[in-house]
Amino acid sequence: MNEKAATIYDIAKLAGVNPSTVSRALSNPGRINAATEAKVHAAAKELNYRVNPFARALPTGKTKMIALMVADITNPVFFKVVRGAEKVAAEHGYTLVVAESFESSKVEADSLQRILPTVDGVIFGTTRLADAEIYEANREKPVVLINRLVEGVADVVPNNEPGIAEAIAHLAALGHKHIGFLGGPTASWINTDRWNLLMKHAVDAGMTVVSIGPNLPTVEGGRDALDQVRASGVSAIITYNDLMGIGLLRAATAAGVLIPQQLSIIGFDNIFGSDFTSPPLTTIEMPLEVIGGNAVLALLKTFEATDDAVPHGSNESTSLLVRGSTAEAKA
Amino acid sequence: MNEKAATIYDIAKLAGVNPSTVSRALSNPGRINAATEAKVHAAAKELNYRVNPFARALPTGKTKMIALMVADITNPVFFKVVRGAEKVAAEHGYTLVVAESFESSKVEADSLQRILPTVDGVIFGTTRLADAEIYEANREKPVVLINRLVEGVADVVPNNEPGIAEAIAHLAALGHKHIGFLGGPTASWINTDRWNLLMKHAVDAGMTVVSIGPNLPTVEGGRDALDQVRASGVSAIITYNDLMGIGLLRAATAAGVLIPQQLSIIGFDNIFGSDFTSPPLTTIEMPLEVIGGNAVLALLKTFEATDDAVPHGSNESTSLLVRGSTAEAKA
DNA sequence: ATTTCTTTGGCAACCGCTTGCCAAAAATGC
DNA sequence: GCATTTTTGGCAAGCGGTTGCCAAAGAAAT
Repeated sequence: MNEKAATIYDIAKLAGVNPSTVSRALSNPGRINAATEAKVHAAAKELNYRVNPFARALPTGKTKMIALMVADITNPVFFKVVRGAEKVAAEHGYTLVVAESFESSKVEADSLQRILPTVDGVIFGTTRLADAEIYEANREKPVVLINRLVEGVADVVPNNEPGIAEAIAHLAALGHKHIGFLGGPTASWINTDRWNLLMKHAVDAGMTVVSIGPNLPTVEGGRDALDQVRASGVSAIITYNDLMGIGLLRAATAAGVLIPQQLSIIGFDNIFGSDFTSPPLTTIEMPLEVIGGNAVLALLKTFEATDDAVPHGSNESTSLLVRGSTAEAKA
Repeated sequence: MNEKAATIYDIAKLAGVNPSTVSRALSNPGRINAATEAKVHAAAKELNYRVNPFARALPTGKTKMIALMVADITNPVFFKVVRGAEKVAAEHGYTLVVAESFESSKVEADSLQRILPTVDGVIFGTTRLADAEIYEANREKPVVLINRLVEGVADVVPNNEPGIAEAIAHLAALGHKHIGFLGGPTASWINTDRWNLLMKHAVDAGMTVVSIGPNLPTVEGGRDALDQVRASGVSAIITYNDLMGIGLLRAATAAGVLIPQQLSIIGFDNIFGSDFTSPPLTTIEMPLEVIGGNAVLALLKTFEATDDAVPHGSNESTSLLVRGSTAEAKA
């Protein structure tokens, strides 16, 4: 291994021009004579030349890399985001670096410090960082937040409303009158958003709605909520996310509660595996991949922005995906 | 944003020493006087200094970055690998860059070209590349292969045997006499390994065993195999991976075949969601996270290796995870 | 044909850090 | 107390690009 790579000096020699000409031919098309440019390109091809990104990054300060921080890469909610981001980044010639914070703000802060100097900007998929820390990072390199709002920092947040409206309409059509929301992390902006929207639409539809929890946004959190859900007397429940929905569904089935005959369940996100359950989970689908891609797009936009305007809320729409965990309310 | 970062020159000025002294104090502890070193560190801290990895990478050629290529990042098999790799990489001060090939060798080759110059080495999680291409890449930068063998290239491959032995013993204990293996990609080394091992142990246990497929290593691939599986007359089947196992299980249930009463199913990998099914899938667990971590370790080892010896087969062990999809063979 | 404007490509400085080489200073030996 | 060895830190040359500046050459204008 380790064949030393060709440099622009090698090309220059081969093509019989100055290294600066090579540089321009390669990274500034049109700046020099077309014939010379072609000659340089030919030499570059012959030498199998590839720019050294670091050498380029030094004077320009641009690394063509973007960081994406997530709390837990094994959380199925994130990997679609990662994929969307990776795809768009690659399309634009950027390399995506994903860092995992393992749900720890300490680890996250450390990773951030390590990675920040190497990238042109960072996307926080889910962050445990305080507003101040995010704000601080944003002073150094452009930042885009997913599902979170911090003053003066760009963000992309999906529009939960269409999906929730559909879900309520679906439930109303099935005759449900009293429903519940199984909440996730109270500090989460999106949890609050979902709950507020749910309340509004449920009330508009003439239903009563109660908030249950909050519980951990995991399968366990959903499982542990079963007793509360049963106690509440609701005939249908919308969970903060699919993980909780799945946990609740499985716990209910194990306890002999028939799903969906005795209890309708709607999750959120349409994660991988949410259709593996029996019955498959009805869920409000989030365009996770699009969100990831749009976060990259938002970041790219800030790169070329001359002013300090930050892009906000790309409003990706959500929609209801009806599967098997919802049915008519029992009389 | 964009506060210009402090450089070693700033530190040098503040500490009243030469930049080279700063450099040594920071990256070559012990090389200079302890008192001076402390002074430099203090100045660095005061200026909130962070090395510019690119500037460092230029003269040294070391970037402290590792690439991990996977075919499909949303495949649950991979993200545990990614996590394991990320974790170990971070522990050793390395940054992990994950690139997705979207199952295309063209995309993969392009990504590789783009990323290769920026990293110290690359791990191929799953690769569509030909042996020759891998060998070529390995000449340029150290390469570690997961679940694949290429002459002269380092690899980490798990030991499928313990898990398979357990699975066969389990099935034998349940009275199964005639079992099947639902195969995945025939070109895959691990598919062949699993099948060979399965054959050996089944025969040793006095069973007959047939290979069914090969099918796509997906939920759909498993689903589509139902007819073949039923036609084969086996009472138990081991699938190439969990995805296929899940697809088969769901298709069977939908077709009125009782699982596990009429057909026992064992998957491979223990992916996220493999316990969401009814019944939850019995599976042969792969230490995916460990494998990812070991791949990084293997790579780090080649970094410091003076000779050209390449580490091989770390032999992470597998084991059977009995859940609900296996039962006594029907009489 | 002369002047002016473009185009083209070379020169050299610089990006921030590392490191071989060397000399001054300090430590050690006799 | 002097010679020798070891420590310590400065100098300067890169690493591989980019880019402002400038001069030569060609094109356009008068």
